[in-house]
Amino acid sequence: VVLYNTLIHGLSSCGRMVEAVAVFEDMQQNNGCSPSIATYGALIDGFSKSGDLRGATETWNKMMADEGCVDMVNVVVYTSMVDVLCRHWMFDEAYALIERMRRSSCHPNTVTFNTLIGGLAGSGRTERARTIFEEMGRYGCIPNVTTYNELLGGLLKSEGTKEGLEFFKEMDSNGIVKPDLVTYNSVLRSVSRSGMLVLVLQIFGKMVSSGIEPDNFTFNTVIDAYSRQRRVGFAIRIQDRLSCRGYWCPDIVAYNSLLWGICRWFGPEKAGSYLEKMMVNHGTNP
RNA sequence: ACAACUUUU
Repeated sequence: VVLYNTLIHGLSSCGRMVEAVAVFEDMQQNNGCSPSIATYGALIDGFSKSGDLRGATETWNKMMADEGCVDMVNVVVYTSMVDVLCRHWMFDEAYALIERMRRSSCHPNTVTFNTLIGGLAGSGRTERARTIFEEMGRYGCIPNVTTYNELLGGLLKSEGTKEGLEFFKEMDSNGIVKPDLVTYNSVLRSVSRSGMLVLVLQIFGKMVSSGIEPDNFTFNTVIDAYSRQRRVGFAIRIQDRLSCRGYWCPDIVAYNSLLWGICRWFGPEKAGSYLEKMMVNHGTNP
């Protein structure tokens, strides 16, 4: 069963739901295996990630009709259902489901709330996200760094860099959660998109001195932000310096951003010759 | 270490 679950999870998480369902059928019909709660969990999550509300709901119903699993239904599966609903912006339904969890003695946890808050914040509903954020404590759920990162991301995207930076300062000084790599990456994204180069460097410095190692997301984020503006030349210089010193090996995402920028600001001709150079110099597969 | 949450093209 574990083997089947692993297989289903693998297919589900790259969107191959038709095959995942085929394996699900096969395990029962040809090998007499009974799905476990993790089997249903993997399937529901797969449907959720591919935006298939019906598929997720049907799987949920199958699970509820499965003698061996009804009583095993747990917070993980509920959270996946909350996730599907959020992806369809059915936030009232998601909230109702959390209420139902509480009543059915399957208590929501921090991840459950994070799923809802992430959905709200990611769709511009920052006010509502904050309300839930304040409410989760009453359910005995303590916000963690992910919760804060979700709110921060929402603020940066829908309320603007300034609002977001204020939240970041609060987060940094109140000592409840410590800003992490994702926190800094989000902030750097907004700040470099606003073109505030000095601030980018300051924040980057703060990040490094807090002992956080920048990763590909960090560099790609900044490179992309500057490629979108007229600053592609600048983006290329950053890339060159970092890779010459061996700090970073640019990946395919970075090259995509640079190419987009060169194409947009200097025309396809230039982009073509850059593409050739990049293949020779770095052995990257476009 | 069989399933759920946040950052880049």
